[in-house]
Amino acid sequence: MSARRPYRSDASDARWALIEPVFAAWRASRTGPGTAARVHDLREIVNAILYVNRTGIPWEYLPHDFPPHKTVYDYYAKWEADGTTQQVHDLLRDKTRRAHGRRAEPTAAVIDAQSVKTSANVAEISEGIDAGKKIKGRKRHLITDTLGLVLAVVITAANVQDTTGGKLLLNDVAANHPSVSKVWADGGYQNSIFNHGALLGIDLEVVQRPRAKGLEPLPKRWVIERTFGWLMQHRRLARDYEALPQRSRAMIHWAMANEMSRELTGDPGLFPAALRKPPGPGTRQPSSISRADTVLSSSGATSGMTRSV
DNA sequence: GGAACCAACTGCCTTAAATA
DNA sequence: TATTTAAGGCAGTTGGTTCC
Repeated sequence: MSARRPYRSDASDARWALIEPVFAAWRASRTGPGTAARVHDLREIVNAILYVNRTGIPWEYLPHDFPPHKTVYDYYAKWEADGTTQQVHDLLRDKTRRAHGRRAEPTAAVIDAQSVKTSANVAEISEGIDAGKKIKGRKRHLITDTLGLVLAVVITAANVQDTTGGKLLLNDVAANHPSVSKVWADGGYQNSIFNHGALLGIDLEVVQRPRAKGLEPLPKRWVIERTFGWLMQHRRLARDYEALPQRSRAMIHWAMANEMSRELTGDPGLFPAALRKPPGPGTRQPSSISRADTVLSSSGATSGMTRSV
């Protein structure tokens, strides 16, 4: 650990110990003849990425006691491109599942999408307008396990239909999580995705809204709405500032890795005490999903968070 | 209303230093 | 000498703001 005063976003010793082997292996794979000595500790690079991810600051505004923002961004891009970020995320997801008495590989999942506004620096070719929400930006297509942990992410322009993004997600899940045979979705998905799922051996089921009046989480699907809530608590994800969609995806992986590592080490984070417990009165939840943005069983619910239903 | 300017992010290029 | 890392500079893009 560095001599600087710690930030709230820093990885504790216990959290760093969880992911350090991945970075040690990454470093080992790049040492050899002609390798120059590294100046910066990789843990400090990780801490800087977590700081940006959690606080939402521009790279250029990174505090001076971190490595230079150019260098941090260089690692951020490098780790995204070579799959290191995903490797860290997947490792922590497996550990979190096991810690909750699950097998590493899930058998059921939940699918949904969320539209977010983009920043000025995002090229028009990678953004669009969500016709339903009248939002110019990007859409995050997510598929999670039944704990709300992310299995796959696809980033598209906001004008891409949920069904189109959903098919890409199913392809990803079929390739990387072949044990998944059941996926719950909302009524917004078109028939073609159900046929696509059937071809991949995945049974898609629409979760019906209960008849009860008032605010009530939808069965099965509240877990993915809670995941969107966790993501929105990371300020870098409250709006999409990344020029490249794959960098946007990496930010989601870092946000989830941050929370999962906290969960595994008992460091207070956004995860509720009981991951499987649906949100209800008295349940501590991120503000972003405790408002009317939550999936509602009542009709006519609006969404300031522009969740896509 | 339109031009000029500014802010933010990222990619690309370059240079210097370190190492086997 | 070749390779890798660190880091600086600059250009491109987009949206916002200011000024005329």
